[in-house]
This record gives sequence, C-alpha cells and structure tokens, in this order.
Amino acid sequence: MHTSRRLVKRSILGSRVYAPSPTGDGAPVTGVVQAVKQENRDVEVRRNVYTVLMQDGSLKEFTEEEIAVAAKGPLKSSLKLSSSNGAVEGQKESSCLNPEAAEEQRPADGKRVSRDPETRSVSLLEQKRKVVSSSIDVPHTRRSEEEADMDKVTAAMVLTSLSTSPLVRSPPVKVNEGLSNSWKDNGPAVPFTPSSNSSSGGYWSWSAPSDQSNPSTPSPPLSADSFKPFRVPSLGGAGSGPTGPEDPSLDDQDGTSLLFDEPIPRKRKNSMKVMFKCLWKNCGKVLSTTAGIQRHIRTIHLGRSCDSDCSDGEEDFYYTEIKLNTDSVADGLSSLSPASPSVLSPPPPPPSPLPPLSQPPDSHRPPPPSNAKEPHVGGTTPLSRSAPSALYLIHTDHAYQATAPVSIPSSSSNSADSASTSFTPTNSSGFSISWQSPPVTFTGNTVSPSKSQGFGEQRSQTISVLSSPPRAASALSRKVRGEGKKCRKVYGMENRDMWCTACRWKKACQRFTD
DNA sequence: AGTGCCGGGCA
DNA sequence: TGCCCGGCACT
Repeated sequence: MHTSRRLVKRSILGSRVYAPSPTGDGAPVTGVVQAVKQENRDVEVRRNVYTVLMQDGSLKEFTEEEIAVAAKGPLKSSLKLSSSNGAVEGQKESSCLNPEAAEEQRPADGKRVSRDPETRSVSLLEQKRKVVSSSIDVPHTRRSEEEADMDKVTAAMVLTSLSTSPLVRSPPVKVNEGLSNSWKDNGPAVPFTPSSNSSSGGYWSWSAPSDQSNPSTPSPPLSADSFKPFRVPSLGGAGSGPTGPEDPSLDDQDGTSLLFDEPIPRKRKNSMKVMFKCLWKNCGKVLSTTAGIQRHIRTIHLGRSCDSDCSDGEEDFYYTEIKLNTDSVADGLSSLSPASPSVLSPPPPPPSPLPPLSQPPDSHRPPPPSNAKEPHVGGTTPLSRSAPSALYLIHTDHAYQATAPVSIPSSSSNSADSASTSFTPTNSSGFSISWQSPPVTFTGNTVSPSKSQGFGEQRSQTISVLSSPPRAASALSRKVRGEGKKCRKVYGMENRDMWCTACRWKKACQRFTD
C-alpha cells in the first residue's frame, strides 16, 4: 500500500501524457513529464504542476487537472521505466493504475513528493533509481511517512537494504501487477532484465561472509508477507520477459535458487545433502535444518530467546543453503566433527577469526568442496573451514611417514611443528592436526603410527593412541614400498610357487629387496 | 584395480 | 615357527 503509493508518486516522471494544445485549438498533444513541482498556492490546497516536454521540444507546465482531462482520466502514473532517454513509447495513460493509485495522486495527499524543478532533466541515475525501487520490496515499516525528500532517501535505503541483505528480494506482487498492466506491450522496457538484476544482486549481496563490511545487523526484518513474492523473480523472473507475476512459483522450484522456503528439504539429489550455513560474521555454523539454523541465528546472533513464532523472519537473512556431496564432504563433516551438523548442537564457539595458528601458511589451501554450492562466497568460508579439514587430515596423514628418522621433507615440517606446539606426544610422530575443535577432530583420520587401519578401528583406538606412546618403531619400520620387481611381478600369479616365501606369505619380498 | 606388505590368526 | 590371510597404503 504505502509502497505502491510511493512508487506511484515517484514514477510520474517520464510519463507520456496528453496535454492541452498550447495553441488552444483543443487538439491534445503528447509530452513527457519531466518534472513535477508542488505549488502551495494557499495553505490548504496544494497542487502539482507538471513540467511536460512537448513534442516540439518546448517545456510547458500543466496542472494535474489539465493533464488529467486531456488524458481522459486522472493523471495516471506507473513506473515509467524507460531506457536511458526516458522515452516511453506506448505506455501513456494506458498504464492503468488501480483507482487507489490514482487517488494517491491527488493533491489532497499532503505527503506528495515535492519535486524540485531542477529535476526536470531526468538523469540516468534517476531512471535507475526508479528501476531499483520498483523492483524491490521495501517494507513500509522501515520507512517513515514523513520522509520529505523521498527520492534520494528512498533510493539510498533501497540500495542499502539490498546491499546488506543476504537475500535478494523480489518486488511485491502488487508492483508486478502494475507493471504487467502497464508494460505488457512494452517488451524492451522491462523493469528489470536478467542481466541487470542478477548482476546487481550478485554484486551487492553476497559477499556477505567474506565481505564483512556490513557487520552490524545489516538487513532489516521484512514483513513476512513480502517474502515470497520477492524472492522469486530475482533470478529467473526476467528471463522470460515481462511476465513477472507468474514467475514466483516457477522459480521457487528452481534447484539453484538462493531462496529458502521453510519446507526446504524438497527434492534433493541423491548424493547431495543440504545444509544451512550461518552467514553471520565470523560464524560458520552449519546446521542441517532450517529450523536449526534459524534457531541458532535467532538465539545466538539476534539475541532473541523467544521461539520461532515470534520470529519476524529476519533469520532468513543470515543463513544460506549449501549442498554437500554426501559421499565426500558431508561424510567428513558428520564423521569428523559431529558437533557441527546437528540441530541440537550447542551454540558455536564465540565468533573468532580463523585461527591462523592451526593453518600452515602455504601448505594447505583447501579447495572448496566441489559440489558445495555456495552463493559466491569468496575465499574460505566457514564451511570450507570444516569440510576441507578432512583433506587436512589426509595430508597430515602422511606426516608420520615423513617423520621417519631418515629425513623430514620440508613440506611436512609445518605440520610437524604445529604438532609439537599443539599436541605433544612422546615422540612427535605426526600428531599434527591442531585445527579448531581439538578432541573431536583429532579422532578423525589421524596418524596411525603403527599401521593402517580401518576408519572405525582408528576411531576406537584413539584413546589408546592418546594415552600411550605411538608405536613409532613399528610405524617407522614399515618398509617403503619397494619399487623394484617383486616375485609376484616376476613370476606372476601362476608361478606362485616360485615366489620367495615372504611373497607367498604376503610379507616383504626377500628376494628382490630394494 | 593391482600391488606391497603389516599384523595377526592358526596349526 | 611356518603358513596364511584380512586389510590398509600406495600406485
């Protein structure tokens, strides 16, 4: 309501209108509204004067009534979104606004935007503002009705909310309706095109986790009813042209949607697991359910203790959906750090920057999970903090081999060092893993000093590993895999009887020692 | 998947 | 102790 009102008010510029002929012959002429100014002729009656650029290039001023009469109806305004020159063909008054909108135009509305005459040259920026403001649902609750200088302030607010909100929102349905009515015949002048929209949205919003320039509770609580209409067209809405209103449902099912409706677990690919990652600054909480992540955000970050029913939906801004390949990453997540993907897990540790200590400067740069779909979060994300830790483990797993007395490859010296600092077994054989959550992660694929073992077996053995000196002797004694010929290769399986006994017994070959 | 071989079971 | 094999690491 209020939103549309404002849109109406602002959108008159650029409208093509009929105006009385300046020659007085009665033949209406067309012109484009260039500016609106408000005349306060007396205290009570305020009237708008429209500066219209006539076809002949002259500028004329008309009162609202004059234009309205000439146009056979009240001066209607809709979003006159036009290309750069503001020329709007074919939209004229045919842009049928609902009576309510028309009514908003009346002088009686004391809150009409006072348009400075200097704005008669409608700049590109102005046009863009209109585009933006028409595409974005700015909840009226955030805006004061007393805003006098609407254009700039509104635009600023819109931009601000856009840039800070992790969620790109779509224009409210009402706006779309208006648009579809007035623009349906107007292909090129689509309010927003896929490119423009996605670019703007992608550009501003989400660098969220990495870009922490908007640390303080960025995005406003938007009214819940504005959610659904909005979330949709942001991505696919424009692809099919000016069919904005129909898009929502379609886009909602878009698998690549960045939007998260409450019933998230809809269609999931077999091997994909959907998690929800907290986007709060320095928080990387990953939970498996929307309820969980919302609760986390609500309680931890928003400081609200109440239940979800008193939520205004603000939590939605602070988490994102990520898809994990359950074969690899998710498994690592769930098995290595069981605490994280759990709804019931306690709140994460107080937000803190990534511990530089635990991360060797150059030895590892965990590639983001290939299948993890994240909304262009640059660099290391909270997720990648946990998931790649599996890789980390795998790397360090080689450490024990490197710590053989013979030589220590420099590449692994880092982990060896960190091992000595973070965890110091009796003989520093590669107990290096020292990243964030100490005990739990440690149980993962830690170094098995003596011999390789099954995963579960390693887990069960963790205690003993911690409590007793690793069997370094046996670990180190494991022969480096011989590269030379072995009995099996030489004689083949069919001549097994020709193998040395060791080979026959699956022991280290004694015949072809390296 | 193939290979090397460690750890452990069994007689 | 000899023999065998499960299973892991590595290629």
